Amino acid sequence: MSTPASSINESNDPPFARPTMQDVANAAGVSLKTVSRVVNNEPRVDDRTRERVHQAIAQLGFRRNDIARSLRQGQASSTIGLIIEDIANPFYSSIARGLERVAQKYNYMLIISNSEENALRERELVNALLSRRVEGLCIVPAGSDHSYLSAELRMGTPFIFLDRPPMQLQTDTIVLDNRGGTRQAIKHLLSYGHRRIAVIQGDPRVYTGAERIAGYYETLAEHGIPCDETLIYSNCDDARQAQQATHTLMNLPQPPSAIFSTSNRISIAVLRALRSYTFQPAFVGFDDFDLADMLPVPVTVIAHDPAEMGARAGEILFARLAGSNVPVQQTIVPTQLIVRGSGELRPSQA
Amino acid sequence: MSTPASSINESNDPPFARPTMQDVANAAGVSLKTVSRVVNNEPRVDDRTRERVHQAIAQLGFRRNDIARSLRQGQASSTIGLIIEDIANPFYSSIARGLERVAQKYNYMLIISNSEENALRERELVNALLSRRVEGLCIVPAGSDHSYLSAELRMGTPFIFLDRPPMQLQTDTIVLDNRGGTRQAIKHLLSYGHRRIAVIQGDPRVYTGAERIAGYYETLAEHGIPCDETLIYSNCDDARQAQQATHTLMNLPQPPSAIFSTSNRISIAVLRALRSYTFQPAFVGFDDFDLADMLPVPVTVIAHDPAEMGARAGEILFARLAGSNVPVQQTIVPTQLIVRGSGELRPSQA
DNA sequence: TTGTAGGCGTTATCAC
DNA sequence: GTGATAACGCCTACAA
Repeated sequence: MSTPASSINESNDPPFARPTMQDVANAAGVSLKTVSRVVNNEPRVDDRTRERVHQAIAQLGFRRNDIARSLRQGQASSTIGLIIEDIANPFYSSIARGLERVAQKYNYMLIISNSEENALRERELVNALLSRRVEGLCIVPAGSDHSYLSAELRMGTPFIFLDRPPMQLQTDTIVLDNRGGTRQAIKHLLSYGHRRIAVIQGDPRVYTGAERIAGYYETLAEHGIPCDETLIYSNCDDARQAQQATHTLMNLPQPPSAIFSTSNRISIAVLRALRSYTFQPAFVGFDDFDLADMLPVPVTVIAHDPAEMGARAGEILFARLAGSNVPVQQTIVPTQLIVRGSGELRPSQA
Repeated sequence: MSTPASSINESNDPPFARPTMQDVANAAGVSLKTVSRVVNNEPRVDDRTRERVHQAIAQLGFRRNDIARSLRQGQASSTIGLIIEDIANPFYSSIARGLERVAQKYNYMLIISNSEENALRERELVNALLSRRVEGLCIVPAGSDHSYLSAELRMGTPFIFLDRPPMQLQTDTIVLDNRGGTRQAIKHLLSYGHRRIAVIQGDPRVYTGAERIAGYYETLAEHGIPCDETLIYSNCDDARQAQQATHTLMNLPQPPSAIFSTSNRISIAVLRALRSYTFQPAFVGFDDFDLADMLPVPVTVIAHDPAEMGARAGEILFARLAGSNVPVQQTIVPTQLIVRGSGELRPSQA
């Protein structure tokens, strides 16, 4: 009933309409502009007027409409966006947390969306967020061509790419030291006498995968170790495939003396599969994970700090929003070998 | 240069201004309204006109401003909010994922914010989100008085409370079967002959904590087992305190034969502390956690499905948005005992 | 100290 | 089919 000319009044429409500044102004007997001044804590308002307005606000339950505000003010939505693959994955949720902390510091809200590793959906999400006028966007890209962002980039919207660089686009990027981390792992295993080091990896065409496997090849080559391709299993992001690969490896006439896994999810699947063998190969995994230190053989890993990645992305983003014009930067976040036991087993048939 | 009367042109202002429908209209030689029609896929537009407009849109890099759109359309921001304690906690990130899936289904965006268990911050976030005109809000409450939401609730904004009910407010709520789950755990331990069952818990004044410890007391009472208060340790959400409590318990003249922990974080701390003892008490924890099955003694837990909680919250929220007027509902999500080994150890001094 | 006029970018209404 | 005009709720600029 309170909404003047709405459709036939269904019984569920709200009994109280949302008040506007004009409503508050009417209730307080002042002009709309005075209410605006009070709401925004502007100085030149009589204390008694201010008080009356505050009462009207409280009584009506008025709440400033930030949508209208940001429309008038230009592009100040005070919102940034984050696109990741899956918030339920601890790697991404840590990134989100790091970024949110920074956003909070600058009094910004964060909209998080999951691309589910789908390039098309990523693009839809980017468009939806830009249409909502987020002021900047952090993206863990799933797609392989980001040239569609170039117009938006020229208009001043900052984009920060996380974990993987953009393709066909020049913008700030934060990646792990994928190659260096893998080199650490492989050198570590070599130093314990391993020569047959298997790799169970995800998709080697994805940036992180390509870097990691390149680190493996490089390190073997530098040490003059011939590479046995039968020890390399790809596309094992799925737990089932990783376990299958582990079983295949362990049943080779000459099984590997060590296994390197390129991600935490693969690591866990591999370790699960290894439980059924008495002979335990040495093991090092890329990415740390909860309880790695609590397993029967504590797990040696290449660790890094995803929350730090998120936080750095945020700082770069806000620097850009503040007008920073420094050249596009690529930040490389270091990795760290954490020695726990599984990586220090020696080859039995040395 | 392109912005007419802005302040002195600093070198970093965007070289291209963001085009509006009017710009597109000028470029295409049509009226603004026609552009609007094309953008919104309205039917009565000549195909040739439509084509010209599309070209202008592509050429200028036009993107509809959803802020202006939703201002004009009333309250259709197509955005909902979620307030949790910490997105880096798997319990909450799973909730977020479940909710986001539903939001996605209805073509809504999700804004996630972390209250950090701070009632004041929770309230600030609620206000910020409502000012941004989210159409509904899911909250894992940190505060202890939500009457401040009643005006907003009357205006039709749906609020769904997750994991803990609201205080001083009647609205839809989704909680775990905290009491029932704890009863399952304690009965399970009793059935294996345990009579001295310690509890390491968080804050017993928080709703979930209160329900869980009540389930413990209840079950002991029903079985005629006297309750030994020296076996109950509270406020152990911090890992250090949980470990300390474990050590104290294990060094009692007569240590407990079983330990029940009220959350996954506590469980992990307790299990870490237990590693230094040869005698292993039976153990059951509330909440499942990754790798619980991989520990030297696989961990028996009371499991549940946080993503399902998030999804259900979402469905109720969207039902409310669609006008559902059914009475306020409290949904109780069931828990499940997962038997893995640690809960099936028998008391040694039986 | 307070108020008026105009516009932010879009959609709704109604005329052509 | 297409276009002028008036909102949406707020803020900026300027006037009183």
